[in-house]
Amino acid sequence: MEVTNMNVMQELQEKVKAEIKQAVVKAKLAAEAEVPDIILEKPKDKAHGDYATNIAMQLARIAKKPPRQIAEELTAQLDTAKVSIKQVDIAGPGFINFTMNNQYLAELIPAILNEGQDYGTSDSGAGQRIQVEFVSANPTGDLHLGHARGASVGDSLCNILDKAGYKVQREYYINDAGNQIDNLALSIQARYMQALGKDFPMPEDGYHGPDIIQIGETLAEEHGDSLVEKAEQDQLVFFRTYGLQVELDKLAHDLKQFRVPFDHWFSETSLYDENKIVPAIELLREKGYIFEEDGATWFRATAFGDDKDRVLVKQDGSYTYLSPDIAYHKNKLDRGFDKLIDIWGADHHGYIPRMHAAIQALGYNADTLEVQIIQMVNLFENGEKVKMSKRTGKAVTLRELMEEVGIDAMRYFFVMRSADSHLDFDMDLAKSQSNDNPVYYVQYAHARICTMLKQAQEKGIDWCDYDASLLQSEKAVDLLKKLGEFTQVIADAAENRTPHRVTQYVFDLSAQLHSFYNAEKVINQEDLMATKARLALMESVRITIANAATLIGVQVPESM
RNA sequence: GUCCCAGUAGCUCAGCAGGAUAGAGCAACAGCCUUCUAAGCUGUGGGUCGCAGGUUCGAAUCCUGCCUGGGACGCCA
Repeated sequence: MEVTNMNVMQELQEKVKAEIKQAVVKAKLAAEAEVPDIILEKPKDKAHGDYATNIAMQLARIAKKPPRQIAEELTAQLDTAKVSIKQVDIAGPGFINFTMNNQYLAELIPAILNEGQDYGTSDSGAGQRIQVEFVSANPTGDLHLGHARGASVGDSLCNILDKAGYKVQREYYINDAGNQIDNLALSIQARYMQALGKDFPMPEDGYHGPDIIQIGETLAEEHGDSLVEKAEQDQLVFFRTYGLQVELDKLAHDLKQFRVPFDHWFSETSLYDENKIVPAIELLREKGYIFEEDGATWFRATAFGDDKDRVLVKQDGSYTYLSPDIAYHKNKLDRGFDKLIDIWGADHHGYIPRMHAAIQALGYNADTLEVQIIQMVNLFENGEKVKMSKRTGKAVTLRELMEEVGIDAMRYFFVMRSADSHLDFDMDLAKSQSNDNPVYYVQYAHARICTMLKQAQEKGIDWCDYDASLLQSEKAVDLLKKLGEFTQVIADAAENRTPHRVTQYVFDLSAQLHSFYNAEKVINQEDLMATKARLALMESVRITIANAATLIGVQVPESM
C-alpha cells in the first residue's frame, strides 16, 4: 500500500530496512523470499547507537553460520552513505548497531513547523472504518469514577485512531428501555411523593442518588400535587419520559464539558420502535442457533465457545438484555464498519464470550468485535480508600471531580496507566498544584516554551531563516530524535489500543525539554544564528507537546 | 469450582508480536536560582521482575502448574 504523508523518521527507517534486506541477498545469506521481516529497534542504551537489528541472529538457522559471521558478511554489503548511516558496529551475540548521521534530523523541524496541528498524522490505519462505543452509562444517575475513566480512555483512543488514519465513529448506546427505566420512573415517583411530604417507599431496586431526589423536588415545585391525581399508569409514563430527558441532558452536558464528544447517540428504544429485535432473533433461528426450552427462547452460545447457552426471551415474554444488544450489534455491522470496538467496565467481562458468540452467529469473524476492558478505579483521599455505595447513591461523581480536581488532571490521570491495570486515583495528588503532579509538569513545559518565544518576539528576533543544522548539542539532538518518534508512537498506540503510550510520550518529551532548558540558554543575542535554530526547535517541541496533549484531552496553557 | 485482570525499587506504575547492564515518577539523601518561569534541573542509593518448572543461543516478556489481591460467573442490566 502506498503510504503518503510519511514521517521523516519512518521514511528513513524504511530505507534502512530495505538496504539491510538487499545486503542479506547480496551476501547470499538467504534468498529474497526467505528473508524475515527486518526489525529495527531503538536500543535502550545510547551507546548502542540509534538503531539495532537482530537479523544476524534470525538468519543463523537459514544461513547455517554463526550470527557474528553473518553480521560481518552482511555489513560488508551495506551502502551506508545511501541511507545516512554514519557508523555500523557488531556487538554482543550478533546485534548490528547503526549510528545515524544526524544531518537527517534537520529535515524534521521544517516538517513539523509546516504540518503544525497535523504533525503526528499518518495513514497507518489505511482508512479502516472503526466504530467505538463507550461510556453508554444507564440514564438513571450521575456518571461516576468508572465512567470517567471509560470516557477518558475511549475519547483518547478515538482521537489517536483518527490521527493514525482510521475513520472513527464515536457512539453512545442509550439504555432507555428495560427494567432499569421502569425503576427510574418508580424512583422518581417516590421522590416526588416524598417531596410533597407523603410517606412513599422507594422501589426495591430504586435509584438512591441525590439527582433523583432533586428531580422529585423540582417536580413538586413545578407541579404541586397535580400529578398525584393522574392514573397510576399515566403518572409512571410521565415520570419515565421526564426522568429520561433530565438524565440524558445531564449526561450529554457533563460529557461535553469533560471534552468527550460523540458522533451518534443510539437509543435502545429505537430498536423496539423500528422492529429490529424480532428479525435479529429470527435470523439466528434460521441459522439454527435458537431453541425453545422451559418456556423461554434460547441462543445456543455454546456453539461458539461460551460457557452456557443464553436466554433471549424470558418465560414472561420479555427480552433479556442480550436480545436488543444482539440487534444493536447487528445494526452496527449493517452500517458497514470494518471493526467494532466496545469499551466496557471490568464488571462486564463475563459478557464478552456471549457477545462474540452472537457476532459469529450473525456470520462475522469473532474479532470483528473487539472488547476493551477498563479496569476498576479506586479513589484515595487523605491516603485512604474512599468507600462507595451504589445502594445509598453515595459515590463520587464525574461532575464533583471536575469541580474539585479539574478536567486536565482527570483526563491525564485516567489515561496515564494501561487500561487493563487497576487504577488508584489519588485526589490529593490530582488536586495539588505542585511538582508532584505530572499534568502540571507537561503544561509547564509548554508554558515555558511560550514564554521564550514571546520574549524572542519582544526582542525583535525573527527566526524564519533558521538553520536547523546548527543544532548539534547532545540535548538538542536528543530532543530532535524524540520529536521524530511522535508519529510512530501514535500509530503504535492506535494499533495496540494503548492510549497511555501517548501520555508517557508527552511526559518524556516534557522531561527532555526541561532538561534542555536548564542546560542551554535559548536566546543569546551574541549568537543570533544559533538562537534562531534553537527557537525553531522550541516551536517544534511546543507543537508536538500541544498535539500530544490534545489527543488525551488535556489543554496546554501559554503561561502558568 | 470455571473464566478475566493484576503481582516489577519503600509507594504508584512503564516495559511483555523474546534480545545487550530491567526504567520513570514519588519518597530518601546531596547539590543548582544576580542569567529565557525552581510547578524546573543535576547527582547518589535502592530489584531473588510472586514462586517452581519448561521452550530458546537468549525469558520480566512465550507455555504449564501453584500462591496472593481484585472482578465476573442471573430468565439483572
